[in-house]
Amino acid sequence: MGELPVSKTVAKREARIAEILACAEKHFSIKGFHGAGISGIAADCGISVGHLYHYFGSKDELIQAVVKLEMRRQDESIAAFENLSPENLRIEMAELTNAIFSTDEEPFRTVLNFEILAEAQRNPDVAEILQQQDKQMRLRFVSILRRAGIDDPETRTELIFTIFSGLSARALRHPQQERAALLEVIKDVILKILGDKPVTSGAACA
Amino acid sequence: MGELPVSKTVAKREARIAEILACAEKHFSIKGFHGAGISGIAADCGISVGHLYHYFGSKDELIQAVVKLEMRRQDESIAAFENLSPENLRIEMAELTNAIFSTDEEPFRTVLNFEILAEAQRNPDVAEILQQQDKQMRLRFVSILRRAGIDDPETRTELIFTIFSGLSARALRHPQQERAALLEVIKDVILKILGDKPVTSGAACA
DNA sequence: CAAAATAGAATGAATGCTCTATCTAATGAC
DNA sequence: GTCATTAGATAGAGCATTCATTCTATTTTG
Repeated sequence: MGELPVSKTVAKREARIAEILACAEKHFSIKGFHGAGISGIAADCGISVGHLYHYFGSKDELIQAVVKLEMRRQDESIAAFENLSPENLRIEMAELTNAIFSTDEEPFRTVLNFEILAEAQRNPDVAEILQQQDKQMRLRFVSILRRAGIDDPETRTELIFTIFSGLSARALRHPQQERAALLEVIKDVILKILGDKPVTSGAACA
Repeated sequence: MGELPVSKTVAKREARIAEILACAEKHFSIKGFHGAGISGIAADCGISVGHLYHYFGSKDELIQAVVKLEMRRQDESIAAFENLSPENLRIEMAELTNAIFSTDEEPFRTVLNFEILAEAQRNPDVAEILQQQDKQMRLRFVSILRRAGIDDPETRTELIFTIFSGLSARALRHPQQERAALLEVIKDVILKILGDKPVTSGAACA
């Protein structure tokens, strides 16, 4: 049901590509983009080096594909907030804050994230992917806030993205942090940002 | 004046080490810890490979020394806030926010920062340095806030560190951002966090 | 003279990538 | 339906290069 009539070979090809990407992501996460080698990736997913090069023309191409995959995943985690009532939006955002700060499988906090940010500073192609995908995420989130009737959504989006980015860095730099207390404060901040009052200091406390 | 009577050779040795560290930092920033090679670093600072190994026993040692150097620099940029009057503290903090978000030579935003965060996830020695130095910075900043008579300094320190970390990530992901507007809002947030009111939402607007 | 500083060749492993060869499966002709 | 042709999938050896590291030899300096 709902299956498009893709030829068997095409389907197999796509499955293989997905498999390679998963292996590559794992290796890149563990050893870094430059630390991981093509031969290791190929070996780990049970194919030959030549075969891998049949699907990806260069290591750079593979890196970029993995970056795109990760960024798309982040975008999807934002898309999940579309079509929520303003009330549920606030609840779910608080939930996401929780997830980012406490679990290890959260898209915002993937191991690859800092690797990507570092790589973007020296690889223009990666920077382009990063920035273009961030733009899409921003536009998506802005329109979510706008639909929820929230004022000045651009600034609030930037504020929230800043805090989320910062949280994952803090989790690395201060892992023993007693999280429960800080979490409550951060959630408060997020909810306050999601309020429909202007974000400037005077007005927020008016 | 104030010079300790270090022997000439010791002084020369330290100068050489500093020179190597500067070259290594440059190469690591441009090509990453794993992308940069010992031979390139040695060549760039005009010494032989063997000579470099005379000062640093391994590449890992060199990496850790560079990480320590960068972290110490960040710590110093916080130490600069010690012994300020509460009034000046607020002013200088707003200034720092400005600097982090707009310039490229700001210690918090060094190219190496994300490289270090990525490396810390796979190299326990680097993680240890990162976390230990972060602890020192936290304690320093907490005591600064405490001396300024600010309530619950631990939470406020964590909040501010989170925002600063997030800002440098945002600068990479959204470089075309119109910064002036956001900057004003962020500065307001920082100043509000530095206020002596409790940080919880209800009380802050009481 | 002895100890530290320095150079640079040499080592062996690992790197990204290419090349050729085989094998499998889809397609077309009759 | 059956055989021939072709296109894609796959393997793995091989290439040149670079890597981190070590070794030995030479120069400089205290």
